[in-house]
Amino acid sequence: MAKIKENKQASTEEKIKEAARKVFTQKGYAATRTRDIAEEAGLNLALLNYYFRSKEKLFEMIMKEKMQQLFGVMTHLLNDKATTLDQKVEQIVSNYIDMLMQNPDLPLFVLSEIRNNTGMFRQLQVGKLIRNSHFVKQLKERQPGLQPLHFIVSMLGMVVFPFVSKPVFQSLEVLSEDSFAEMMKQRKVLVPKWMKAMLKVK
Amino acid sequence: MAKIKENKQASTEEKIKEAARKVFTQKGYAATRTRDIAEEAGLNLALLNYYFRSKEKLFEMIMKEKMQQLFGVMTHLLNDKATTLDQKVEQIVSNYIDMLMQNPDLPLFVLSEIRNNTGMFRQLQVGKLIRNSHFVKQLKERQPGLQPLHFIVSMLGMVVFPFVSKPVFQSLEVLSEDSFAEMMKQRKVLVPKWMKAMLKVK
DNA sequence: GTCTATACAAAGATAGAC
DNA sequence: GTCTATCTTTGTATAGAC
Repeated sequence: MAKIKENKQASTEEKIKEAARKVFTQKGYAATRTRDIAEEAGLNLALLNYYFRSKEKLFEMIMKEKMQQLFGVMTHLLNDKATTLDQKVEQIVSNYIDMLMQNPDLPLFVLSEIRNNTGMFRQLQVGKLIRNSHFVKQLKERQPGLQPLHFIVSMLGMVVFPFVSKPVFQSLEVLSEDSFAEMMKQRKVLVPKWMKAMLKVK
Repeated sequence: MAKIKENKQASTEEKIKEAARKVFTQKGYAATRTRDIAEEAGLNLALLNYYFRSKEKLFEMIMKEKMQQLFGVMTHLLNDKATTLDQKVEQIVSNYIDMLMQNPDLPLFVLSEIRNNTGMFRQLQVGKLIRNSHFVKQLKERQPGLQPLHFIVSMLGMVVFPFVSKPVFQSLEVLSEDSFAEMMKQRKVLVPKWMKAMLKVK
């Protein structure tokens, strides 16, 4: 599915979007100035309002993209009838870590922005999708005593929390950039093993 | 250590600080307007600058308080020579959950603000404190093959991530306020068990 | 110490030339 | 489509009366 027009240099519109992605995810909506975005794009401030009506409209567009990115990783895996529970966990963990290594600011960005604007998620039907998923069904079979949400939150926490807390551990000087990458690589193997062990508890 | 003056109504200075705590932790520095704080305190805007020199100074004061609160929970427990590793985990998990139930916005607040201002943590000597702790020593003895940081990040993730991701799960309509409280109560018991099981893996 | 009114600065949006 | 210059709004800080 290649683009029809594939210019060497991105279009102005795309330059703005790319700059907006970077600045918004790094600093958050409120701390971002439209001037930052224009500068990052190497363009004039007026062009932002020419292509997108306002800061808010531009933000909403980026936000939708980012939420899609964050949930898209797992939604189709959840309903794969062909895989076992353990295989699903392996795939979700591995895919998430790969994606987040490419987008380390993504989780904190989405989590912070949702705080002030809870309505933003309503449109996505992810909630129903999770509740009715094959994954949740398999979970209930394996461990009837455990609330599926406990397991899901734990699994995602194992994967996402390192990215969210990275700045803290780095400034505490207990973690370098390299050792973080190494750690996340190890987690691809460790987390699924841990989750298996957890399901046997009690 | 009771205060000498304990007036029925808080002093103006304390009213401002209390309002600032609330608004800053809910919305973050950039999204907070000094007018919000004044209004929340039921006071005039000019008083903020009378008692604290600027928005930034007021923020720094609150931020120091909040970081103290976040780390204070565990620092003394880490070096308790009288407790076993398992007991330390139980205590840290339990204390953290209790404290965070009272301050649910705290983690996301600190994590977001640190992102833009990494230097803020340098002053705290928490890094060294962790590395040299009795807790880490016990961890290394129990499971020489496992990086202590893996364990610490996992443990904190199990406890903190639910608070950070709560707004998401709530807007996905898979979690109510009541069931969240119930879930965290269960986690006081579950997380230590899980951590024990994880230490046996591999 | 507390308030009202206002100055000043920063940031978003737009007009109009090219 | 892109730019410079400018208007407008919003938010922080201060002056000065009480």
